[in-house]
Amino acid sequence: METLKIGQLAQRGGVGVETVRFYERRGLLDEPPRRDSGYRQYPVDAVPRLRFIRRAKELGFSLSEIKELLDLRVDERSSAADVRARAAAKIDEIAIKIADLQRITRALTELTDCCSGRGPIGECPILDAMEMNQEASKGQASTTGRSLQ
Amino acid sequence: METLKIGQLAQRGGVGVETVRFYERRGLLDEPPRRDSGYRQYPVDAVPRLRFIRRAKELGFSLSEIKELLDLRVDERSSAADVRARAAAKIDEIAIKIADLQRITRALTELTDCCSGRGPIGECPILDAMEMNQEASKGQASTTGRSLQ
DNA sequence: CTTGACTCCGTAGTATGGTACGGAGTTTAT
DNA sequence: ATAAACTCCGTACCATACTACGGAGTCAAG
Repeated sequence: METLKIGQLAQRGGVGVETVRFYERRGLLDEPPRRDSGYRQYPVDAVPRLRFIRRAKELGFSLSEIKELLDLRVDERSSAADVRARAAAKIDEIAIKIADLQRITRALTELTDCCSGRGPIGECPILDAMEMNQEASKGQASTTGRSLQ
Repeated sequence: METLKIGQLAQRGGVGVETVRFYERRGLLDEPPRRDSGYRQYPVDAVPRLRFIRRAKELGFSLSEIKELLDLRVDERSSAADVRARAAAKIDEIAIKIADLQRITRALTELTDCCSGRGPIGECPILDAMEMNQEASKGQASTTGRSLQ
């Protein structure tokens, strides 16, 4: 079997048929060739693309961010230098995500240690184990931007 | 200054005032004491809690997952063993997130290398650098669960 | 050659996570 | 003591990302 019908693609990608059509409308999946009947005929490498979309979503990327990731390629509209720069920016962003996830893991580990009898008894909340006290507030927080009393 | 008004909390937490009230309704922030006027009076440690919520969201956790993380504590409803088990489950889940983010980073790195002149010219898409070809489809993919032709 | 499962398309509805509005009352700087 | 800026609350609206529906056509197994 060389091509897939939409239901087969959806199943292999772990999403619903409607979701595949939705991703196509949003430009995340290319419009595939059609049979005479109008049925979509997907190449098998649509499967890893679909899986990538699903997983990236679970990792906190929006569909438009995922589209940016998938569109990272050299073509008439983007030079190699441009692609390198955009990829480097994504790499930095992901490094920060990983660091924060590791901080949460550390906090959870401290939490389990403290709840194992070692350490102080009582609340043991995850926030005590994390240091969320740095980071100046970025951007204007209030919706209107007025000053604060 | 010992307590914060809602606008001050919102600004330090990097969110809007309406968002703070929204998180309160959803149980992510405790209802604070009020002045006689009805104004909310937040303790300063509401700030790290709010920042944690914001960042966890950016890391792909839903508000209900974040609530679960924040609720990890020993009290009358959950034993230490229960908390340990739930924390361990979260740690595992996060480890997988980190691994997948690292795979994306590797793919992006390969992409930049390939676009730097070394490596083949042409498409260089991120998917070529990732191996999204494992992972059996989990759960029923089609919305109705019918079989596939 | 029927029949059940699949696909087509457009449109409408849902869940999540906010964001805005409006009219009233409060606070605080001047 | 006035006025700007804040806060109150309920309700309504918004964007994102699906998810469902319905009626018609297609496919493939028996």
